[in-house]
Amino acid sequence: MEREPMFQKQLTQSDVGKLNRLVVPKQHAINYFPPIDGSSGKIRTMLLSFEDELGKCWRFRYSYWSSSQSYVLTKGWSRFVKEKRLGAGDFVFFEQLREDNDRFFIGWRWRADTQMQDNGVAQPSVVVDGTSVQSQTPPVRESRRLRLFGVNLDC
Amino acid sequence: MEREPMFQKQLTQSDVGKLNRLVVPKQHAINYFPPIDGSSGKIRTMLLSFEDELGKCWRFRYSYWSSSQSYVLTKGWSRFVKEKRLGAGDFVFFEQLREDNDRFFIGWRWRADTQMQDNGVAQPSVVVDGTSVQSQTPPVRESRRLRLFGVNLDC
DNA sequence: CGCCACACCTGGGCG
DNA sequence: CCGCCCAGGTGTGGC
Repeated sequence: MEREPMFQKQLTQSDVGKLNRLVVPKQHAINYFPPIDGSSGKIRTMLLSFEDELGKCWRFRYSYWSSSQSYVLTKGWSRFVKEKRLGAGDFVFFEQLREDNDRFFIGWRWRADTQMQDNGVAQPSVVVDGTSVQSQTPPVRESRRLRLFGVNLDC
Repeated sequence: MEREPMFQKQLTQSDVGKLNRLVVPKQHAINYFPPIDGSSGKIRTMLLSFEDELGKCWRFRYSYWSSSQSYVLTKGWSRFVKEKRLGAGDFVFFEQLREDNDRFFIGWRWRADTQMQDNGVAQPSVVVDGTSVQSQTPPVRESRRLRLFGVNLDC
């Protein structure tokens, strides 16, 4: 049951904004995710399942966009961003079981300069956004420094 | 092989800016372009081909945007604007063959106050733009006062 | 009707 | 300098 890192990505503003999609760097997508392509395979989209640190199962639509020749996670991604309260500069990690490369896990961490508030809720010290943004208090959520991957038989 | 004018439009800043689209005045679109609509027809978008003064073929995506109830040329339009170095206030002309109304031509001219520079490159006397714009020397390009429509069998 | 999912599109930047 | 990524957009449709 040993996990093997696949890749990580530092999230851009677009990855966490209204576009509701994560751009998966091309080589990582090709190397680690099931093959979808416009040239060889017929399948341009599929559903991928990932277990998070709580054992919760996240299903993301994984697509190849031929117009921009890019690989993206779309449906379900925005809910993950919202629940984990991820912002630009934060990181997501993708791992798989060494002996079963069809079982995926997803992890994350806030970027280094994220500060804790008195109420134990993380508050980014700098809000990265193109437009003017009021510093808003995020909704209360459990904050744990250790995020362990769990097990979810439904995933 | 006689050409028949369809309509012309003086370009707005939005027509030549980052929106990458030309708004086609509704009555002109209905009168001259193939029918696309949201109410009656099913087809909301199509590809239109136009030959320019050099015989070069330009393919534009022609769409009806129900949200704004407007007819627009989108994909490919920005490349035309850039190559012809069109700006706000310049004009584009749309023509068709009198005996073959499926064959379209596109022409253009700079607005009257466009000045020539020593190097023969046109330089608009006034740069119209919403944001601050430095007066930049445009790339060298052939400047011809007469723009004749050509023929392109691939169009 | 508002939000979001989806399939497009383009320019900038970098190797 | 050119081709490829990909960050950042768009309108449309579904719910």
